[in-house]
Amino acid sequence: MRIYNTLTGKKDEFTPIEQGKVRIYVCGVTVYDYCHVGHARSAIVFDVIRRYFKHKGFEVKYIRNFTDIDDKIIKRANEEGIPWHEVAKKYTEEYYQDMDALGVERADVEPRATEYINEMIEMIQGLIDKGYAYVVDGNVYFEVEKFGEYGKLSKRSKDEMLAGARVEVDERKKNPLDFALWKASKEGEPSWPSPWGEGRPGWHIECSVMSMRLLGETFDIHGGGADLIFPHHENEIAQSEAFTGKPFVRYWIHNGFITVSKEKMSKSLGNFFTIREVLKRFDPEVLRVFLLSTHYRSPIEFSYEQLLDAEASVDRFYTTVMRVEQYLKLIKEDGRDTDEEPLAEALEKFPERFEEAMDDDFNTALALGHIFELIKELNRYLDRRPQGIKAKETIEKALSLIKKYSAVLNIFQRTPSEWQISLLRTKGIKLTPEEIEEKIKERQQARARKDWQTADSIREALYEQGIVLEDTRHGTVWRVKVGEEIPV
RNA sequence: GGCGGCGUACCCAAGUGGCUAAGGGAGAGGUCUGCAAAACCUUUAUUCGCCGGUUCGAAUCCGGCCGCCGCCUCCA
Repeated sequence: MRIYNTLTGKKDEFTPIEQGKVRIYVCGVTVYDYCHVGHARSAIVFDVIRRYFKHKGFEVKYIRNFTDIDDKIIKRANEEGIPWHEVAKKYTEEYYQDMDALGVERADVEPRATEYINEMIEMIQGLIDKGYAYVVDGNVYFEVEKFGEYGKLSKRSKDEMLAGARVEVDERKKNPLDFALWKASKEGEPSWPSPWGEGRPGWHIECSVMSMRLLGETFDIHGGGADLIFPHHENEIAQSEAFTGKPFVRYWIHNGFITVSKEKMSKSLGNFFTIREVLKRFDPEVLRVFLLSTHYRSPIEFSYEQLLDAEASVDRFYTTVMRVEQYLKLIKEDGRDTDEEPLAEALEKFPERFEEAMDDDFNTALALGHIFELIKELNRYLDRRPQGIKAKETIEKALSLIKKYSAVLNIFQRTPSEWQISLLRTKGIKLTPEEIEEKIKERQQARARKDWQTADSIREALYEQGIVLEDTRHGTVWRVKVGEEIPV
């Protein structure tokens, strides 16, 4: 496996610290508001990375934290007039609701910053003792000048950063680049006792403490959004390596941004779409496929048009499954065997191709392409109306193989009817499956007496409401029209 | 200003030295169908922002230019 490592700036062959095991820490969210699509991307990307390691037989220990104390949470609490921990609790629950919907699995351990205050204080004290940190008025700062390798992750020198001159001015710091390990609290702010007075931890220290406590002083993979490279992850490296004297993390993985009109989706620009807002109009699987259709390090331009394309491609899968289900009902096991050569060959090559794609820095877009190639091959085979026990087995094998590998991406795991029922909801179609079936029966009777006019008008009426009928050899099936907005 | 990235068909997107430049969406024609739909077939980039160079050979490497974006401040 080759993984692009931000630290080395290239794809590195992955070798775990301990054979067969991989330890991963991913920066989660600060729970002060609803998550947007950018958060969804990060969560889904690392969810897939974790699933793929498991698929490869690794024993995975996966940690994702919650930042549940910070300035933004305090601000939010003041705005809403509720205690800060209520804010954290509320948005943690909302986070789970969104992530569960998106099929993002819970991490093995999900530590919260406030559960590790004592450990953070210990580490900060350690840094002071070792001469890497200093106290000013109840604040503790990390002294960047003391850590020679500062800048090795974000590839910049201390001088360049100072030349940037956009660093905040804080008189108390010895150097503008120094960052807070501990912040003295103001009157009325949440605080914890410490050797330096009442206060709260700085942001960066929590990830160092929790990751090292849970995974060891050196672990395999640390991930997060590309915007965390500097200063967050740079600072984590500085304080962690200064403290232990050992390398902190072997592989740094960062995902790219979601953009809207080419600009980064962000809270401050106000150009964000929340996950739940998107899920009102699209099935979660559509969002997942959309996000996995682009390599995780590339930017993705977000738009409803693109989601409609993704929706059509997901529909292509479930339509094929529906077709297979219909077909298998009537296949003759004792019929003469049909040559299954092209499909059998595709089935043979598929696992290897899929893994080759994923082994190359988790190329989900290519892996997804291979899945669709196999779907095409399966459809081709069905077009030839194969018969016989062998044909049946080949078809079943194709489907189970697609499902098995799609599970790594956690897509394509439902039944066609589950997908259709979900579409009824996201498209705002008022009809129930029962009502549609009723119409189909009615139309069947008209068709039986060759009353094409009546049959066609029923079909058109349903089409107007977003339902497409398909007359197959094995009966009539319905689907929700996808890929375009339903005119309301 | 410093550092980093991107520019592949109508849209999205994979491909980073050499088989026919994946795959999805959209369009056109065809097969199938009572008609449709789905599926399949054909078709839509002799060409990969532009200009040079290296090479037997480049979308892929090097140089320059143009355009876009990100980080340098909280940020997935």
